[in-house]
Amino acid sequence: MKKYLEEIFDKLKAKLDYLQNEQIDFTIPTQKSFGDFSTNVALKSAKKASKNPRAIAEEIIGNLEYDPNVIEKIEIAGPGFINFYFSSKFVVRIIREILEKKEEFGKFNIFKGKRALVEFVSANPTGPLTVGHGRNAVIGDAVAKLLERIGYDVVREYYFNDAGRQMKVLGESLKLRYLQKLGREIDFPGEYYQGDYIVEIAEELVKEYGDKLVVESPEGFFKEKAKEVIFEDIKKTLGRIGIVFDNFYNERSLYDSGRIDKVIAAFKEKNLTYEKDDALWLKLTELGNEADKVIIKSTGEPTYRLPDIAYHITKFERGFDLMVDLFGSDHSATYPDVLAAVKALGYDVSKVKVLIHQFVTVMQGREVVKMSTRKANYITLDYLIDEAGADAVRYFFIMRSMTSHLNFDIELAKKQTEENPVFYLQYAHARISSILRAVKEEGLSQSLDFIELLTHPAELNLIKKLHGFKDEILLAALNYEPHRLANYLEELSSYFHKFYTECRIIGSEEKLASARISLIIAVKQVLKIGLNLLGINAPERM
RNA sequence: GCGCCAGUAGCUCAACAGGAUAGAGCAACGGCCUUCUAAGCCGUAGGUUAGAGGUUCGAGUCCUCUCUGGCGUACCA
Repeated sequence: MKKYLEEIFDKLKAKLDYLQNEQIDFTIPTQKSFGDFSTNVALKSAKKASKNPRAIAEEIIGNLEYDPNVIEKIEIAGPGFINFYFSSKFVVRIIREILEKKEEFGKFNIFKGKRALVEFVSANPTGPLTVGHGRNAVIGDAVAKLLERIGYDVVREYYFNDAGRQMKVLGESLKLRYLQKLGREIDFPGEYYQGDYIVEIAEELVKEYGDKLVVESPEGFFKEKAKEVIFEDIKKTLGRIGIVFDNFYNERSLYDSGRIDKVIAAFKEKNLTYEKDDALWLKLTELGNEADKVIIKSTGEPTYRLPDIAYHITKFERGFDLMVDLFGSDHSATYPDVLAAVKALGYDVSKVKVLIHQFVTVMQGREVVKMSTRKANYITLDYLIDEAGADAVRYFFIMRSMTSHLNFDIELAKKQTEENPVFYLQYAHARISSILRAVKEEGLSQSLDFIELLTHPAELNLIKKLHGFKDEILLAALNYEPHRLANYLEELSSYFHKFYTECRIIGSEEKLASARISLIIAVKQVLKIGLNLLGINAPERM
């Protein structure tokens, strides 16, 4: 529908010069009495044409060439909106398109041949993934899927650091727990990792090796062992919600390959560094940022900024056309430094898109649960999946815009297995499947020959909603807003459920029934594509 | 102090590059199952979009200020 309007307005632009450079938007009005589509172009160009908006609207309509079989009625309303009413005969054609394209419906080639890297989760392997990581993981994966849908070849990457101080403490924590399990008296410092998972790893070690490991160093064997076990655990958790990474990028490889040194050399060559207090500083103020920052400490160790910069450069070197970083809001202050530095080294940072999602506040009833991996005070993603199920967890994190804070009530999560809106969507899909089974038993079949018989308001509303799918995919993908798709699917389901209560298939006249079967197959197809893009199952039965 | 994100119904959140009477779900109340799945549908109630100014034909959306919350502001990652 929208495409048709764009076409006829393109032709119109040649006739009316004040429309020449005007961006013409078509929106779906909030009220049905304002038509199927509406444009405010007459209001917008009123000044330029120095006429009143309603007069412009009339002139536009007078000059507009359109097929009356497609557009039934055009009205001027309010201060100068132009409202378009489409004929049901035209609207209904979308069903044919969906049935022909099947899974390909709502797929775009816009970025065909382009490569995108989506970096997300990137939690260091110091403990199990928490609810906060869950939001990151689910949004990141959905963004990746949407980018694939508009043509990108996407690589999902997980960046981690197993060389920092956190990891050192982890190794020491594990060794102490190990000694403790052997019956030694130990003092377990409060700043060490308190989590039970470390005790469990220690138990395994005692079982497997007895006391042979007492000679091993915390930074060697114990750290490696902890990392290995925890990473397996993280991958397993991600797998439960359908997330598989193409690549795990180890920060340490940046040192081994000499990239860190190369970056330092490059900065020095451009005279972007200076030494102060035995540390090496990067002149970020010269690059337009707030303050200079240390990149190599007086101890000789780099700060996290340096490897981050080197890492981003590898993304460029690997030839990606789009690089998406997804961080929690705690990283909001660090990326401007990294981007400024990367830019200074000559890279086009407009290819980097940094997405910041707000935190998940976990509530235990009315109490806020403060989360800390080290203090072992956290709700794990696994626990959430156990309680609510993978589909509900994914949907819960996707359905809200990432710029909003998210309150997650653990007590509610259990109830939500019954009340979660994800079931509303899945139910629509399962219901259609069920109808199709019943239809088969009745010997009824699908046909596109009579779709013009679909004129019931419930049918037309549903069909018009199908028209919006492609736009929704584009909008969700280009703006990195998977929650839009979730909202769309809820609306589509709602229209389907209404159709279900008002229009029957079995028992209807045969031609009408065949048209309605085509309609629900189309709806099922769109639901399935949409749910899959969100990483949610589309069940045949519930 | 400064920077980023937010504040919308009792609760959790939507609202497409500013559009017409701000929408869902949950919770509350009242209806609808001899007929394709009641995890559904229909109805009632619920709002000065934190507050105050401003920009314009038109503001939840843009600008300024104030208030409240989250996250930062390290030679921690």
